[in-house]
Amino acid sequence: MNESKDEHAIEKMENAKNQVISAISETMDLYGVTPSAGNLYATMYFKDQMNLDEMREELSMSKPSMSTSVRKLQEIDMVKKTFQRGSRKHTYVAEKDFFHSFMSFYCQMWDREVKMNMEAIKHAEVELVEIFEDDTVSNEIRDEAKAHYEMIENSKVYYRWLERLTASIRSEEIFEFLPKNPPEE
Amino acid sequence: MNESKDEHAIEKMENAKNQVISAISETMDLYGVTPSAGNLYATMYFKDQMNLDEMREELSMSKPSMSTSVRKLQEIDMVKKTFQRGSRKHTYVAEKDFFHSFMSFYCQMWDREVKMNMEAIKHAEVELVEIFEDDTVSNEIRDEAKAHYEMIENSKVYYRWLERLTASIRSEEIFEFLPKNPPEE
DNA sequence: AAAAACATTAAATTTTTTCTTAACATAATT
DNA sequence: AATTATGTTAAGAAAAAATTTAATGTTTTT
Repeated sequence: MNESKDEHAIEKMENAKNQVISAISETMDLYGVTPSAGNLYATMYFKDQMNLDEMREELSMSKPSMSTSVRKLQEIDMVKKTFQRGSRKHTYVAEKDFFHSFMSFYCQMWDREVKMNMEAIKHAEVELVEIFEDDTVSNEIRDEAKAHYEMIENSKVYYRWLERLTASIRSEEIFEFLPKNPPEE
Repeated sequence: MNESKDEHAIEKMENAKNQVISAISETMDLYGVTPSAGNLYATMYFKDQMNLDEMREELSMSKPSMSTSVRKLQEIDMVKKTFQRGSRKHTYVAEKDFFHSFMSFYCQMWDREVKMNMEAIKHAEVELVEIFEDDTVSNEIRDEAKAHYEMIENSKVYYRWLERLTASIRSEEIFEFLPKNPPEE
């Protein structure tokens, strides 16, 4: 057959893939991963599965690097280990559904944000109340404590909202409001 | 008056503030800022305004550090410059409405993600179509090109959704679906 | 217009992070 | 059970990022 045509087509296809790989890779900083982990994910996106040696080969990096990158990607649910019988190498697949990645990444992060801040606010509020309810403390200090109390109390509105946002993403309720495929005009 | 009581109250208030400052600071990595910028924001959150020298003093860091941190925070709209007449020092205020910070940060980021990836996909698709519509190319290669085309074409569903999510946050439409204050049970 | 007050840029240093090589641990095959 | 293939941890090297000091630029005041 026409091998030279094929070679040309392969090169062109590589080029096309590389454009997408670069774009994914460059925007993966949003997900808090290193450029090399971003690059690895984007590379895996075009394969059905890869093992550590193939990754090392493809990105020309060391195996421990691949091992740590792939672990990081597993933590944010963007890569899954697949049990592949026959070979004793571990194989991994990239999550190809971006909705899934979006959900698991942001839910995880926002949960942490809510939990951490709500906890701190709860403790701080106890102390602030004690100050502004204490008659022996000067009015100036008491007013300041009161002002701080009100500010952090008010911020709870945001954290509670973020909590509900997370829940509606997890339950996929959000797609009722904002469907994956928008209705026709 | 009772100064010793006041001293104690001040210390207690500092302690309360510090808990909240630490929590904000620790979760600010989500916003892609360095720990010191996170710390600066959290500190400013409890003040109505600060100038560079006050920041330097408070965090015991150099002025150029404060200058770069504050610039980074301005970029993501979490700090605003205020024109303060009388003093020739520039003064800055922290955005205290977390909804506002959420909106401007994520909209900015998601816009970038959508734009970058949609652009790359558009270009890649042109090349992939050329391959799989070319009869002189072997079926194996053409099928692969077709498969890749379909995968990236399908990912556009996600990017368009993300675009609509961003728009509904900007327009505040999202609060119709998910009110800031939830309705009573 | 000169001097002073401030902010920013540049260069150099320190710290942190990432990456690699080498050693180790684990599990599978013979 | 010994050997081999594979993955991970540890330690050291390289690269990147953050921070500081020093220099420069810019604006305001006198």
